[in-house]
Amino acid sequence: MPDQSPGSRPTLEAVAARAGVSRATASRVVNGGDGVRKPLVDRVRQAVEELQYIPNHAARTLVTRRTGAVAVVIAEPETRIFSDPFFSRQLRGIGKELAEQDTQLVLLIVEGPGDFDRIERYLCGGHVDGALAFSLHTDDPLPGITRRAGLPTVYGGRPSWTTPPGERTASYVDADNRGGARAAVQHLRDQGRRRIACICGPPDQTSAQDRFDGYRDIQLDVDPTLVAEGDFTVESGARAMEELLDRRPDLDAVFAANDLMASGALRVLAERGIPVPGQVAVVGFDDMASVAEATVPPLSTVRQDVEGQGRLMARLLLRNLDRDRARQGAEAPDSVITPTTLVRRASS
Amino acid sequence: MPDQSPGSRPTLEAVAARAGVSRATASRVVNGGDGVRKPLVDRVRQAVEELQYIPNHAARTLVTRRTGAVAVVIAEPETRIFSDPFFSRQLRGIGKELAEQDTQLVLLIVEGPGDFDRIERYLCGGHVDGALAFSLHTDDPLPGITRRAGLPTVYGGRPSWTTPPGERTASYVDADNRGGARAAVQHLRDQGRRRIACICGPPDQTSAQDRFDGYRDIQLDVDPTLVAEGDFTVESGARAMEELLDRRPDLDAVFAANDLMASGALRVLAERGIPVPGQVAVVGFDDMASVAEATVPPLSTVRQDVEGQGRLMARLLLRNLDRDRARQGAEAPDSVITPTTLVRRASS
DNA sequence: TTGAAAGCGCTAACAA
DNA sequence: TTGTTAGCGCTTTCAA
Repeated sequence: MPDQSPGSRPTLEAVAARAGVSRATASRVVNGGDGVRKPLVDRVRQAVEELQYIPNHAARTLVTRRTGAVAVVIAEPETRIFSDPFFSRQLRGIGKELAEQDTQLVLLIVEGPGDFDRIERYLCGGHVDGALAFSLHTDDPLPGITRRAGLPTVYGGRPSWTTPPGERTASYVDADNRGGARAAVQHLRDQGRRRIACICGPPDQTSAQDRFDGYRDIQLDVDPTLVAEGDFTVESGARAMEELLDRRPDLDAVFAANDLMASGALRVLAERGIPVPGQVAVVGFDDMASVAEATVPPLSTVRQDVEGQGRLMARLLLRNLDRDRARQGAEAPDSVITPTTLVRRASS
Repeated sequence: MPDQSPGSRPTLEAVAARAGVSRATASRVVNGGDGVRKPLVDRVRQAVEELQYIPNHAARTLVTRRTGAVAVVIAEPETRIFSDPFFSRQLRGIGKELAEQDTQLVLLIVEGPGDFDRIERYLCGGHVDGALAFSLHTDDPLPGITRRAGLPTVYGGRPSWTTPPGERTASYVDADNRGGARAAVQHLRDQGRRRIACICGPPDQTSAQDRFDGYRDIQLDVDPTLVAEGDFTVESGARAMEELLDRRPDLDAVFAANDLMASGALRVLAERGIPVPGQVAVVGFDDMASVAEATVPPLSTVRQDVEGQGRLMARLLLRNLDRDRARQGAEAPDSVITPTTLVRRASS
């Protein structure tokens, strides 16, 4: 197979010539072949094969106004997202789904506030047909950007901002954080635990809010001395555990809003010689394999299907795109909550 | 600021009209303004501002034959890459560098052998100017694909295939795996350890090869009973540790080719009640924070600057692109080896 | 069912 | 220094 030195790729013109048809017919065949007679279809197909023809993307986009690509915007400069595999798995789910739909994935990483200009330029430049985004804070400029760019957008995780009146609410995919937390705490109660502490995540993240709500659903009147706040890191979990033990040496269980904090908590419990689950039972959230299976003892936790969430985000977006294209009215964009399951290991 | 409903974006034509110049002049200003008199430049700039003009990417690509985007190909379907943060960090470095150079990042995830067709179509379709790729196996089809597509490529990690004669060797960025391993093992020797075991990675990965070579550089005649093989997972590290202890209960140190395997080893040592580092010292590789800092005791390890490697990959590629554009002869593409540092924690 | 022709929005010779 | 003009490769009316 000869190399195609760049710039010398065959064009549709060449295919048409070789097949002895017009460029228009060649184009029709390349795009499905509807309304072209069989023998011509075959001739064109063969020419495509022989010439190793591949359509030029830019030319096609220029006329169709479709790019066949969507942007994935990662707006979480904190290292958290890069030190847990959460992000990678979600991205992978997105990638799979998009690949199956022959759509490309353009990754935009926001490193700082100054980056939003670049992002906006890009998103408005007609590079992509839609956007997927994550973990937004209340005052995040991204929703405004995608709106101005006129790009359909699906969010990963329940957005924390409130939709401006008259605007369609954002569609999103999220795990059933509240239900998962409920299951975790209920499980602790079923073990007979009654002084169940909670190590919460940062209150500006909806996942942390929802998980705390789940805790409160079961632990009806929450004793504030049994609640401490972390920021989803191992260290913060350790600090929170220390606080809690100092305040309530009698606590008999801990629900941590993620596995990293749970592992920090386990470390402190071990340092203080408190048996787990003998004296204190611990449950985390996420089922981050590298953490939950590596702790001593292995961590009970709430599993969510992160990859599936990614797939759903992509699927939702592509469906919205199709709908827009078909010019059907802008129905309320829907969101999806994915189920969680409790995984019992030795820590509870 | 009014929404730009899609499809109604102002064109260069509109800018030119508003500024009272020709389209060519408007284009010149948009592309830097060289050779245009100041007053005209200002008028055009103002028109751009007022109209919120953003160049159409497809049109520009069609004529310049440059896309301003590079592909990042992840060809590691194994979950490993998604369960360690390595990949994310490298990607982040790449993202930063590309963003600074106003170049877009298109992520191509290879999920299975069937995906290569899609990848090849994409890479040949003129969507990107170059490619970055990782972790290739000897018979990986990717090098062939990028060659056929005529795309400059930079690899992350030393490629394991041999360059066909007459072809330029692949350029790559890799950590000093061998030197890092040497430092780790030397450090163990400096502690007076003499029966130093090695838990190697999978022999088909060059990083594993190089790290084992580093071990052998120090541990001159390797005793095969002190060597076990893992596959970079926690479980494999645990299994390897068990083998080693069964064979050589007298071993006094372990060098594991990555932190995950080291953490598996630590677990087994703990289970058997063997004090670390009292009886056996352990050193890992990678300094994967979520692992090395979370183990009991915290893990000594070899740190590499993963994000920096990502940056370098991008920089190397962009430099190659510029060089190609300037039509300077194809000099031998160069590669970069980044330094490693030993991080001492409590396990050694 | 097929082909001729008109652009999509932009850049880059070439002329003026 | 500026404008005119000819495409880049493709899709898509519109006629035939």
